[in-house]
Amino acid sequence: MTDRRYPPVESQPSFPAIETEILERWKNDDTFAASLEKRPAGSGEPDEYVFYDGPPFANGLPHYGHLLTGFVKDAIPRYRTMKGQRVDRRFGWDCHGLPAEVEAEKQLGISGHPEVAAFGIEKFNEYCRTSVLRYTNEWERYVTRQARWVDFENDYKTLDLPYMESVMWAFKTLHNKGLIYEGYRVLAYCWRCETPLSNTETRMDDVYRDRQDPALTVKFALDSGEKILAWTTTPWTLPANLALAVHPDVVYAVIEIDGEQLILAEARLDSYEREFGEAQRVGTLLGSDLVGRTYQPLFDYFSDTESAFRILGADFVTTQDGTGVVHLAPGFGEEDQNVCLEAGIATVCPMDSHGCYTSEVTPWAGQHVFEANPAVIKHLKQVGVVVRHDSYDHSYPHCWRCAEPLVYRAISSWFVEVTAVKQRMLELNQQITWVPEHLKEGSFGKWLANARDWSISRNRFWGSPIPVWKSDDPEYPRLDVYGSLAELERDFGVVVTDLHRPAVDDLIRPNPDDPTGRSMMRRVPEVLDCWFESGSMPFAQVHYPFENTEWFEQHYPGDFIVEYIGQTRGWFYTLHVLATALFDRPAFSTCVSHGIVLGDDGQKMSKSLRNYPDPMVVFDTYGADAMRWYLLSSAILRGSDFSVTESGIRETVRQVLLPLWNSWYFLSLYANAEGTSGTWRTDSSNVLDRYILAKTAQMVERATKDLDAYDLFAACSGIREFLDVLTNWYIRRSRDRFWEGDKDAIDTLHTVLDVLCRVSAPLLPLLSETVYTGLTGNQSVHLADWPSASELVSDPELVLVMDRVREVCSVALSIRKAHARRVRLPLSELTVSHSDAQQLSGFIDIIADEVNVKRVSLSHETSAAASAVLQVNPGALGPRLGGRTQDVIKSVKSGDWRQEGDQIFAGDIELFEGEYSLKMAVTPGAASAALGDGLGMVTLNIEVTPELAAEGTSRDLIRLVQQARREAGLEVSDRITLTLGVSDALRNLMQPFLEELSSETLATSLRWADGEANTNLDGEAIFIGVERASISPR
RNA sequence: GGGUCAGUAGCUCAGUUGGUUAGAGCACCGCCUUGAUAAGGCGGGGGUCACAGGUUCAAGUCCUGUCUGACCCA
Repeated sequence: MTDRRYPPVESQPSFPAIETEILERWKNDDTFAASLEKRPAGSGEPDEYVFYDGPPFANGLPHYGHLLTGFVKDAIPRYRTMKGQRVDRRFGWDCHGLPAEVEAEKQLGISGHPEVAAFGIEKFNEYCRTSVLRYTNEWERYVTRQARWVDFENDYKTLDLPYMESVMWAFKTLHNKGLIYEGYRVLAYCWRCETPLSNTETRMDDVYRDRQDPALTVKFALDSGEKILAWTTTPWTLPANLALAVHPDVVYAVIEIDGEQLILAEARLDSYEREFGEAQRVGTLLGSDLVGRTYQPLFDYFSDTESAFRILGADFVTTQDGTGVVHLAPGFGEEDQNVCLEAGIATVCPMDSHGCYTSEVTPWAGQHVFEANPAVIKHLKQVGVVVRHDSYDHSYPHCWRCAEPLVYRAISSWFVEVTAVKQRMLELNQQITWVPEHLKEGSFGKWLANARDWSISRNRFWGSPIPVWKSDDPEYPRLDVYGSLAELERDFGVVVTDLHRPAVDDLIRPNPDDPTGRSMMRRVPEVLDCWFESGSMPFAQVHYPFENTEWFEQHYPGDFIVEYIGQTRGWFYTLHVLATALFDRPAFSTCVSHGIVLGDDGQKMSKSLRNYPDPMVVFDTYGADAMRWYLLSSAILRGSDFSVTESGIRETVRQVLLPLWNSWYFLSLYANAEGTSGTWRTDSSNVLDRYILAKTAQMVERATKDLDAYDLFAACSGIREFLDVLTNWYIRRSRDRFWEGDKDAIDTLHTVLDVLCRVSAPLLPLLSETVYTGLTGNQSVHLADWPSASELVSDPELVLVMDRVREVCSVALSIRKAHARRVRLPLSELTVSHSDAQQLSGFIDIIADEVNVKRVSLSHETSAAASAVLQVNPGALGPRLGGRTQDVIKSVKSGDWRQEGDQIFAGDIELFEGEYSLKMAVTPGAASAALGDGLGMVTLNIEVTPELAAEGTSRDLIRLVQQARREAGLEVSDRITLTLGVSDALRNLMQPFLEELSSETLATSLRWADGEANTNLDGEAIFIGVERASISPR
C-alpha cells in the first residue's frame, strides 16, 4: 500500500489538455451516471435535491450568459450530490416561439402572415422544427466542454407531444377554474404582414424612424356648454373616439373667442397664439374639475356605447405638446384601452386585418386608414370642429420586416386572469428564498403586486395550440376546451399524433348544439405564448398528470433554479403564475438570479465590437475551470453586471489554478523522490501539520456554510484565502521536512489536498478531478463525499497562535525592510514583547527560520522602544457617557490622558475596565514595530557583526550555486562537482561554511580554481562551475 | 414619469447588528526571495466612502432629498 507512487506531475501543466483528458475519462467511464447511481432516489426529501433546468432557446450558439448560468446549474448540483443527495438533471429545450419563426422566415425569404400562409403552414412549421434543433449538437459540445453534467439523452423539448399534452391540460385546468377568458388587447400591428408585433420586435434597432404625420386639433362640445380641445396625430382614430383624458393636476384655461368658450391646458396657450391671440381668458379649472363631464361624439358610429364620451383622469397626460387633452380610442391605443376599461368603456376597433375601416365606419368602409386620413380631416373641417391642421415630425415605430408604419390595434386574445390569483402569488412568494435577497420584495415582489392579466395567445404558426374549438355560426354558439389527446380522439374520432398546426386545425366536427348540422366546431387560430410552455416545465417535462403523478408530487416545488435577473419578468414569473393557479404552491423554493455578462469595455457583448474573448478560445487557452472560477467568484452572482476580460481569466489561472496545481506538484515531487505516497492521516503532532489541518477544517466549515446559502462568491473567497495559507505558509515553512521525506508532512499535505479537492470539486470540477484521482487513486472526486470538519483537527487556539506567529514574521520582515537588512543576512536576535508572548514558545524555531535570526526571545515586558498609548472603546463608553464620549475621544487623541496607579483618566473623566485599552506605539527610528492588536511589539537587533555578515555572504554564495545548478538544467536530486574561483580573502571568509555549502548544493566535491568570472558576489566578480557528478547515490 | 439595484483607491469589488486608523485583488513604484521558480513574498503611493441635509455621544453603514449609471415598467 505505502509503496504506491503518485503519477508523474508536470511542473508546467497545460490546463486545457488536462481538462480534455478528464472529459474523455468521464465520457468513457460515464462518471456522471455513476454519481447518480451512487445516490439512489429515496422518498423525496431530504435524500433528493430537485433541480429544474430553465430551457434555453437554442437558435444560436451559447454565449457567456448561458455559460455562466450553466456553471451555476452545475456547481450547486455537484455540491448537493457530494452532500449525499440525488440530483437528477435533465436538459431542456425551448423550441417554440417567435424567434424560431423569424429565423425561419429569414431563411425562407418570406415575411408576414400572407406569405407564410401562401408558403404553407405545414412546410413552414417543418422548417421551424429543424431550425430550432439545428444548434442542439453545438450546444451539447459547449455544455460538455464547460464540464457541466446534465442529461442530454433524457432531455425534454417543448415541442414533444407529451409535453404539449401537459400544456394543454394546464390550459384546460385553468379554464375550468375560471381563470381563462377571451378579451381584447392592444398591440403594435403591421397591416401589411397582417400580424401583431411583440415587444421585442418593437424594440429592435431601426424600428423607430422619423415620420411626418398630420396633427389635428379638434373641438369637442361639452354638455356643460364649453368646447374642449384635443390634439391627435392619428386623425383616422377619431371615428373610434370614446373618451377624452386630462391630467387631474394640470391647470386648464377657459378662454372665450367668437362667442365660444374653449378649454385647453394653460401651459399650452402660448402655442395656440396664432388661433387664440385675441381670446379673453374667462376662467381656470383643474383637470380634476373636468373629470366626469360628458360631451357630444364627433361621429355617431359608436354613439350608443355605454359609459362613453366622458372626460377621464389619466396620469400619462402631459403638456409637452398638443392641448393637454388626449383623445381616447380604446381600440387603437394601449393606454387608451386601460383607462377606458377602468371607466367601464368597451373596446371597439373598426379596422380589419388589412388596416382598412370596417363597415362600422360607413363613409370610408374598406378604405385604408392612412389613406382615409385626408377624408376624415376634410369631413371634420366641413363640420367646423377643426381648430388647427398642421403636420408633426416624430419618431414612429415601423415594421422591422416590411418597413411600413405600424398601427396599434385591439386584437382578440386569450388571457390568464392573473389578477384573480395575485394575492395568493404574493403569499406564496414568501416561501421562496431569493438570491440576492432583495428580489423577493424588490423586482419580483413589486412585479407580482402590479401583475396584470396575462395575454397568452399569439397570432402565429409555430407553437402549442390554444386548445379551444368554437362554433363557426354565432346562431348556434358553442365553445369546447380540450385538456388531453384522449378527449380530442373521443370527439374527433382520430388518433392525434401531432398537436402542431396545421394538423390540429384539421380537427373539425359538426357543432353538436346545431340541429341543422351546418355549423362546425373549429379550433381558434392562435397558438400559446411560449412562456406559457416554459412556465409549465415542472409538470410538462414528466407528462403530468398523464404519467408520473407520484413522482411529480414528490418533486414539486423544485429546490433550485437559476437564471439571469431578467427572468423575474420571464420564466420565474410564468413558473410562479402557473404554480399558484394550478397547484396553489410555489414552483421553486430557492431562486438564484445573476447579473448580465458584459464585454471587456463594459458594454453589452457584441460580435461586431469584438469586445469579448470567444468562449471556445478561452476553453482552449485557459480552460473551462478558469472561466468557471472567474465567473463564479465575481460579483455577477450577487446580481450586478460584470465585464468579462481575458486578463481576468488569466489572473484566475495565476491566483487559483496554479497554486493548487503547484501544491500537488510539490507533494508528488518529494513523495515520489522518497519512493512513497501520502495516506490519509490527521494525527501528526507537528505544529505546522496540526495548524494546516485545523485551517482546513475551518475552510470546510466556511465553504459548507457559503454553499448552503448559494453564496458561490463567498465560497470562492474562502478557498482562495486558504490557498494563500497553504502555499505561502504551510508549504513554504515545511520545505525542509519534505526535502527530508518527512512522512508526517507528506501525509498531512496529502490529507489537506484530498479535502481541498473535494471542497473545490463544484467550483473547479476538472482540475480537482485530476489532482484528486492522482492523489487517491479513486475513480472520481465527484463520487466522493463532501468533507466534514470533524474528519480533521479542531484546534482554534493553535490557529490563533499560529496566525500570531505569521504576523510576527510579517512584522519582522517589514522591520528588515525598513532598515535595509536582506533576509539572507542572519541577525542575532528578535524579541517579541507581548503579555501573551509565552504562547509563542513552541514556535520560536519557525520564527527564527522564517526571519533568519539566531535567537528569538519572548518577553512580557514593555520594551524601551515603545511608549504606551491609550485607546478608548467607544462601544463601551457611549452608553455610560453619552454626549461626553466625544470629549473623551478628543482628549485622548490630543494626548490629554494620564495613568494614576490603577486609574486611568482622560481629561477629567475616569475610564473603567473595558472602556479602554493600553497599547504600544513604536518610537520612530527604533528597529521595532507594533503587533496588530496594539498590545505588543517586535524588536529586531539590527547590528551586523562580521560573523553575521560572513554567514550572509555564504548564503548568497549558496544561492548563486543553486542558480547555476538550475541554469545547468540539473535535476533536484543530482549531485554536482563544484568549482569556485574567488579571491583568497573571500575563500578564507567562506571557510567555516563550506560544509553547509556542499550539503545544501549536493556537491560531492569542491575545487578551488581560476576561471573567467561568470557572476558576482558582494561586489566581487567570481567564477562558479557546476557539473553533474558521475555517481548519484540515490 | 414610476420602480429595483448600484455609486467606496486608477480598475474590479468586499465592508457582517452604527463604534477607534475603511479593506482585498489587479495595475503602478521600490525592495526581497528562490531546491514549487516563466512562480512567490514584503513594503509604498493612491480614498472629502457620489452630493446635501437629518437622526445619534458616534454614520461608508440608518432616514430624507438631489445627481449619475444599469435594468425594468409606463
